[in-house]
Amino acid sequence: MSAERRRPIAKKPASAYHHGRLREALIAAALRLIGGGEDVNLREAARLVGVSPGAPFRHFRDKAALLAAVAEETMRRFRHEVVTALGAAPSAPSSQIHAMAVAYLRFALGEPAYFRAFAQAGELGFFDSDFFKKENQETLDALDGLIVEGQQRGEVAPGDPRVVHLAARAFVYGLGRMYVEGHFARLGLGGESPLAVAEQALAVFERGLLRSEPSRPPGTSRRSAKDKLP
Amino acid sequence: MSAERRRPIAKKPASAYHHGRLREALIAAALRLIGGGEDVNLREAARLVGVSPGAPFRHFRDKAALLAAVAEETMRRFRHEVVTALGAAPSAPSSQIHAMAVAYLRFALGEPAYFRAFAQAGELGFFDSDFFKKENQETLDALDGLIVEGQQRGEVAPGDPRVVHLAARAFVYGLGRMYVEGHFARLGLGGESPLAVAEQALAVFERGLLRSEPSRPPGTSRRSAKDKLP
DNA sequence: CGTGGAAAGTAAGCGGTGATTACATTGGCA
DNA sequence: TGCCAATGTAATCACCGCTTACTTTCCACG
Repeated sequence: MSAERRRPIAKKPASAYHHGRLREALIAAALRLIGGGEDVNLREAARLVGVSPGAPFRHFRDKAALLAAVAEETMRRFRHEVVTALGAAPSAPSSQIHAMAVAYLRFALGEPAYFRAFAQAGELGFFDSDFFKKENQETLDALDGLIVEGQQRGEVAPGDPRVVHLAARAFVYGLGRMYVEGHFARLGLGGESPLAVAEQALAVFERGLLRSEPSRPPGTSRRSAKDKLP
Repeated sequence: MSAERRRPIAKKPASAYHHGRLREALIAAALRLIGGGEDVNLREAARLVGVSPGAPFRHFRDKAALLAAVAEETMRRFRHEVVTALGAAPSAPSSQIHAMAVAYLRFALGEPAYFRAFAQAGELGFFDSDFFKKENQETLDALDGLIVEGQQRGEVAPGDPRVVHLAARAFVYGLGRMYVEGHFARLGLGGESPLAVAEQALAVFERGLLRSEPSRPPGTSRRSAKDKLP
């Protein structure tokens, strides 16, 4: 039996019976549902695609698998945005970290459906899946490297790099979640551009995280300013 | 007969038929379920209390109402901890804000069940309920006041107080969520005391948020031009 | 060709869950 | 004492995740 049936990816429904690209259609439908604020509903997704309630199980072992697939797609988009942003930013660690944070916020606030999908799949075991580890490890490793290099240059707050890493991710993650949960509006910040607000908040955080100007006079910094910078 | 048989909070089951304090028992059961990591299950909660599946609906209109009640209880505990911490801390705005953040983190990391309940109820409309607004407004107002006063004293980062408020809450919220979602362990920080790690991360954030030494000369902040807001 | 086998979808149904409704039991109070 | 409101039960519905058995379609291979 041929394990590799190698069926060309049909662009349209292959027939009235066989959908032809049900898997992708289900992912898209799930994403629409997530974007609508509701939690994903397998039967409803099937309904949106015009297929029977049992059909999704031909492509996904269970609901979690569909959510994981959505999260994979989300992850790919996220990584693409991060990589693009890093390539366009100056190479100094502080600039790279800033660009990474902005890319994260742009992603979370610009496409809440994706961010929600991300968070939602994370509440299941997705973060422990092989795909996630492989796909995300490079980004996280890059952040780790930037933190360490930034610390050596005096651009980044000192301390355990893992803790600095944790602090940075907690901040952008919390900001994204607060946005999708409606806290921006609750704080009276609904009228303004969410991304602009988030970047201002990021600036508040960065004033401690990033120290790109070593011209600060000695004695004004609580911690030993070994600031030697270009 | 029992003078305390009147409808308020009975200390024991009033009879085999009437539970007597079913409402409180259901809240406790829901909290236990949340603490166990699972999401709340009305029938299971009823089962734990030893009552029929329909009984909870005598006390809660729907599942969301039970979660809201759990969140109310959580909120009361949270406020108590915050108030206590504020009373024990120095009166300087930076110290008060720090104490508030530590109390938040102690609450989120010390009793994950409560924090999860809080976040879970927040994903429904609980944050827009009258109780929440009334109960939480004072805490939020206190934080706003501390931020403004701290800014006047030069202890707190400048900028729109609402944005500073947002940044502070996003940080501790993100940290709490990352903890209950297992990211501490994923970052290799599982072995250490979570609260100690969180406080170190908080220090990273505070180095920008809190400026106990306002003697920094003008012009050293690379974003000084953007700090103009109402 | 044309045919067999696998992929992909359908139909039917199970168990669990939130929610509603009608009924039963209890205890306080006029 | 007898009424009545509060409280709990029983039965039931609709929906959802998931499984199983069956049907339809497509494709590789002789």
